Amino acid sequence: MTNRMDFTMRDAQINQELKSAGLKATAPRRKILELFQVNAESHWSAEDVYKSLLESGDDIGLATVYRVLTQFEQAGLLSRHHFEAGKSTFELSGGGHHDHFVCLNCGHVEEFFDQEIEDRQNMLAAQHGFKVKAHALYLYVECTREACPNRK
Amino acid sequence: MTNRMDFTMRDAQINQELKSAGLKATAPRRKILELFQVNAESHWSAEDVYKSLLESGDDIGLATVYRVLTQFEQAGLLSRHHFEAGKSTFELSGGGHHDHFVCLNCGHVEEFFDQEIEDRQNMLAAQHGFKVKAHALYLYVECTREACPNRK
DNA sequence: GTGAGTGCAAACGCTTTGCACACAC
DNA sequence: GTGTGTGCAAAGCGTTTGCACTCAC
Repeated sequence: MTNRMDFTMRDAQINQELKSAGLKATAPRRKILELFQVNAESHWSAEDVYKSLLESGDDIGLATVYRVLTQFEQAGLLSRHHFEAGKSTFELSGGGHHDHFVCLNCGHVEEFFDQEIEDRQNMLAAQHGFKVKAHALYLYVECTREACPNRK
Repeated sequence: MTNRMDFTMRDAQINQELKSAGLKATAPRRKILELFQVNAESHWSAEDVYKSLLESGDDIGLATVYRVLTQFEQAGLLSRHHFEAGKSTFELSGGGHHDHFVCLNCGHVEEFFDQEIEDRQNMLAAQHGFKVKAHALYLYVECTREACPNRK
């Protein structure tokens, strides 16, 4: 009963978040948003999301995943990244702006933020007569996680 | 005669550069390398290179352009960038490391370098136990060039 | 009920690859 | 001559789109 209660409450809350974002509360949208919320800090590609939902027994089309991810990005719920060429990766955009370390060997992503780099970027842009509208900073490293195939 | 002489000398020099890079000196490679050298500071996609060579009357296949660009990148002659999703852009890698301003409206690319940002990146990576193997920093701006469709 | 959302399959843009031919060394 | 390089067409991959059906409101 507690479980059922919990589920209902989370479900209702997610519905509310979708509506606040100006989106109709449909099953695919609810499932995808929940996936990102349950696995906070995670970075998923469209394919990752699709496979994960399939494994959960949810019957969602890949095209819908792409559509929903794009909508979520436009609604500000998710941010899109391009860690690897030719592939988008998404993360919950709740935690404010940050940059990323990306492991060249296993793809592991770690976040960081440095105000000094941010300030310096804006300062340099101003020097060139620009205003920074967006920016991407990826530091490619070799990580030291247990799971990393190139662990030192 | 002077022109012919100039051409021959440049041609010979480019041949030499190709061989130094460990590549056989073939016509497509010569033409592509020359294109980048003549238009230094330029950023080209594979398609750009292909079209430019076609317009010059050179008969080169698109597949060859892709192959040669990749070889040049591996040989260190060119660097590859991903300013836009799903598309590679190349530039002569002669001028040492630098970062880029990219105009969101017209795609214009401008280069910059800041030692302080470089140092800070390495310092932050070290703090996290990483060593930076490569990095990408793109500052997306709205430029003020004559040609820019969104010029202010 | 009505318009927005969905699944499927086909199309898309960029890039890579298989193959027969051509050329650099 | 030999093996690498090339052009062409076909295939690959991530992503988008057209269409008929379905669902949220």
